[in-house]
Amino acid sequence: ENIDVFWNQQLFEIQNTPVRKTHHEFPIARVKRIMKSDGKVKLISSETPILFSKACELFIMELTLRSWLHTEESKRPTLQHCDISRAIRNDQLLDFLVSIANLF
Amino acid sequence: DNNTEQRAPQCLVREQDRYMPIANVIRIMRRILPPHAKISDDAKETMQECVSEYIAFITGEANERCQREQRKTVTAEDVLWAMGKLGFDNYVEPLTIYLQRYRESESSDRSQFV
Amino acid sequence: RIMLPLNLTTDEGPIYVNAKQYHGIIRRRQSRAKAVIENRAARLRKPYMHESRHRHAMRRPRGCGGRFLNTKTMNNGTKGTEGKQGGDGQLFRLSGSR
DNA sequence: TTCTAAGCCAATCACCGGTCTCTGT
DNA sequence: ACAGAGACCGGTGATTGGCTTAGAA
Repeated sequence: ENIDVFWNQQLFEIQNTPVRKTHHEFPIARVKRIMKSDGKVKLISSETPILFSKACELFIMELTLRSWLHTEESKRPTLQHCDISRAIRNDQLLDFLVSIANLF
Repeated sequence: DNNTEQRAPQCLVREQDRYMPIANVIRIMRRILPPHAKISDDAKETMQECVSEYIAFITGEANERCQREQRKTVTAEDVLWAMGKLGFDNYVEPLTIYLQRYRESESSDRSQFV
Repeated sequence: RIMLPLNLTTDEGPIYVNAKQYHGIIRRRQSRAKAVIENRAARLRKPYMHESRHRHAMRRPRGCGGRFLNTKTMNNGTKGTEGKQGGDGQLFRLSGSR
């Protein structure tokens, strides 16, 4: 399946990309603020938001890819909200998003 | 300058505190989409909200493990453990490698400073 | 699959979710409900976040296609007699770049 | 077919990361 | 002794809208 080759590709990229200079796609400070929005969270290790930043890259790419499959199925060139909703309903892994992406 | 930002008193929590920057989100989305692909504005906002929920969801599970073990600091291992428990099995191995490589590069940087 | 407790805020019927995520979903739902009650969380998005950046964008020079243009490459004619031609390299829309 | 909306451009300035001190474990 | 929170500061990339027309409807 497309998703399987995606994960093999990402694993390969992570293993082979030199991590010379620490460049992150997302601001670490904001990842930490979103984590802190849960009032029960007290202290956060410094490398935790860095790990989350990379995890967000993977998550966005996976959800975008799953959504794009439905975009193609509808023969559209524009990925829209309903494609993401279908992707969420399509896999149990994304059940935690049912509350926020309300559409059917 | 700071006063000019107080226009809409509807919400006390600002969008820039609840969501990741939308330009970064769009850049990552385009990374895996074909070059000719388009993205609607509400799809961009929806992806933005999904990422925030992804962080909060996993953080909550990781934090509960910390509370059970009487610890106050949420560590990278807590996050990886939470991902596995919540079913994000595909994320664990790549992110473990990533964390390992990150720690190696950081320790090498510190040993360089002598 | 486990059925979520019926939510009164949504008219949706029973929702079944992944057993691994069930408890976390419940916790998050409570946390979000509490945040909504405390912070009066925004239901609608603002058209823009920063007034200063909005004014900056409104005040910037634009090409005839509505795009922001490079101010360094733009300044050729010192007088305002003809601002359209000459320095403006974005007079027409290029095909295929919507 | 009608007509909504997504891409395109780059300059400011709010925010991010680095550094410091301070506090708790 | 160690590790993270919070305050401060300087550099910088995310934010931002009008027009065209692709494409959703």
